[in-house]
Amino acid sequence: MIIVIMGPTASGKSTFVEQIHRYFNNPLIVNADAFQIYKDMDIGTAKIEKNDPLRESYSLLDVVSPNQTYSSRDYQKDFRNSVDKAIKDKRDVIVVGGTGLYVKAALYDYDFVDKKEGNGKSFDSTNLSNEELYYLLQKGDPISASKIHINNRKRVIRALEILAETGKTKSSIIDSQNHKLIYSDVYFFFVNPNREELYSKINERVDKMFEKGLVEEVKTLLNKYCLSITAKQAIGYQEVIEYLQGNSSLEAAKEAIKKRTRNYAKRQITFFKHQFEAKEYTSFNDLKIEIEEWRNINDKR
RNA sequence: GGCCCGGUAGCUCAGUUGGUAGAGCAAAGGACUGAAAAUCCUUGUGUCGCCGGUUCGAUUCCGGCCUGGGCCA
Repeated sequence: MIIVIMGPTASGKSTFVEQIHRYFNNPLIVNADAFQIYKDMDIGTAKIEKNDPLRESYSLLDVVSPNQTYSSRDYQKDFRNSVDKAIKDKRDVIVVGGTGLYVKAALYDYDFVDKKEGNGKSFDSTNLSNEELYYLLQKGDPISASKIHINNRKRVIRALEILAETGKTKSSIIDSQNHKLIYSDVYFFFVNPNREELYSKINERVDKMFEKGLVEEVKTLLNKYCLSITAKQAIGYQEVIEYLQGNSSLEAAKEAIKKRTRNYAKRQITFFKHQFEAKEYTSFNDLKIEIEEWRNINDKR
């Protein structure tokens, strides 16, 4: 059985998992957070403490070094390796994390076609304007073009890359999928808390991160690594780097982190709400009660 | 007490040579298949500080008042 716990940052997912993991059979807890993947990024990603006994049950924490890039494709592979083994061992799986795309790519039949399968050509987008890129996409993959906004440069480029690397259109690759779960016995739960409460929790949590030594963590991180393009996007790290470089005050950095985290939480909520058929709860307490009832019923059988 | 500059959307500010206003940020909603803590889209009526005057019509001009800041006494 795979249960997936979804909710925006700072909604209390980790605490919740701590409370319910014992209702399951020696569960493997699988991290689904794109930034807890990185080593040495602990405070800013709100990773479970190193000395927490539950940490042993976790997988997909600290799998890459911050100077490496990581993507949904990598996550899909790592997730499936880890989960397939747990299933073989007859363990339950609890997936927790805020990165909706990672969860989707891992659980559904998303197909990331490898470069090698095509002609392996790469696509060079430098010096091309959004309009020029979009024009190319309209020629090469009109269906994808109709779904991607001209200003969404990243997406337009990716669709063009797929075309160049694989010789297939992004739309045809998506069409060839069933859009079904590749695992059975999967249960999705989504907690969508009161917005104001969530936002004040976020603000509190950011202050706590600084108390715990976020600035120190970033300093050692910078000494140790040259952050990869993916790792350096992390909320909290970017802003502290700005502060350390003297481009902003500590207070401004804090406020920027709070703001960006709130913006992020909102995007997470729309993703979870629309991309999964998950049962929605307003609090983890409600969900906990439901899971307790559900587990009792199963145990009696 | 005198002089000067402000008071416009939750915040920072544009603007209207008099015909009741608009950006950025915030906020809300949405998209999402190899950067996803990323990227992108949509949504702006607010006694234009208050009270009078001039005017067909004032947020815009005039007078007074309140209020923030600065300078001079």
